[in-house]
Amino acid sequence: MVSHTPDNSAEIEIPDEISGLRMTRQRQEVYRILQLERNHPTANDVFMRVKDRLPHISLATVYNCLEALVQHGIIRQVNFDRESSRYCPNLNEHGHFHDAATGVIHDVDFKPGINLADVLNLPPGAVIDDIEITLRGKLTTP
Amino acid sequence: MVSHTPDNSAEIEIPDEISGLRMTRQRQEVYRILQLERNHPTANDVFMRVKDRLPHISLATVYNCLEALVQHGIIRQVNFDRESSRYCPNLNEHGHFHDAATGVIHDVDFKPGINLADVLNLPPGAVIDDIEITLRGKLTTP
DNA sequence: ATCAATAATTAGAATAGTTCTTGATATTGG
DNA sequence: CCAATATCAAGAACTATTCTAATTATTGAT
Repeated sequence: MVSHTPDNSAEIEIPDEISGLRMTRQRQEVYRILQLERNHPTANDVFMRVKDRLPHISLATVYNCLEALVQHGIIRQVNFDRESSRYCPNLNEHGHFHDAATGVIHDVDFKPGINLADVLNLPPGAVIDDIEITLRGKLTTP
Repeated sequence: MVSHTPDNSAEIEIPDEISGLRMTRQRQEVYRILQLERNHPTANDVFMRVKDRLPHISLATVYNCLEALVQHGIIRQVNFDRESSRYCPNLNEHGHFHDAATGVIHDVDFKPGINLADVLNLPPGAVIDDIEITLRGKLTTP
């Protein structure tokens, strides 16, 4: 059924402004790709995908848009080692599991009621602004 | 007192081989810097420091040595965002706290008896090979 | 609506960290 | 001692990203 419905996913509505950021056409399209493409694309992935709708967009603009979106807390930038940055519209605090076999990156949520200070020996007086958890491993499907 | 004692810290003994890796002169010196310089230096930091004892060493060799040491599990490579890689001789499983004010990176140990699966909703069948935890924040000294 | 001021976009050049290439040098095992 | 192998050095090459400068779009005031 689902596979027979025409792809109107492109018709996601994006407002003219999100948390103080003017959503220009380019920013809208970049953001929309991220909403559709949930597999943590790189700037270049987004670039190639967004060209379908904005053939004249430049890679620099994609970088600019992504940075603006990150800056305004609309998306998150995710780094694995020194690979290309990836981008993610999931704003819930979460980590990432990197499946070595497939390269697929899965979001990993925290269990409710977990406090980092319960788990880690933080330096005294440390105030945490940002947490980044990356797991690497294999997904054994038993 | 300490400041008056001559710096014989350079006399750390490093064996000819560590976990199957032949410890050449260059690798020894690179490794020794990491043991002394516990502040997570970059390849370039190591390069500048190691030149005191090996004036002819090249940056490429420092990279080669660091890679060999990482590959053999003798040191760890640590990445923050897309900054230069940093290197760390602490092999205990640990995370890093990045003090935004000073730029200093502190090792953060896990509290004993903590199981990641208790804290995170891992994808079913996930087998973890490697964990990376990076915290960013400020160190308020009360 | 018009126009100036500001912001965004584009294309390509520049940058920085790292890796690669090639030839020289050192080390090991036979 | 010699051949095979590993390591090192110097600089070129590579890649992701940022910067620059010129163009285009948008906004707000008149």
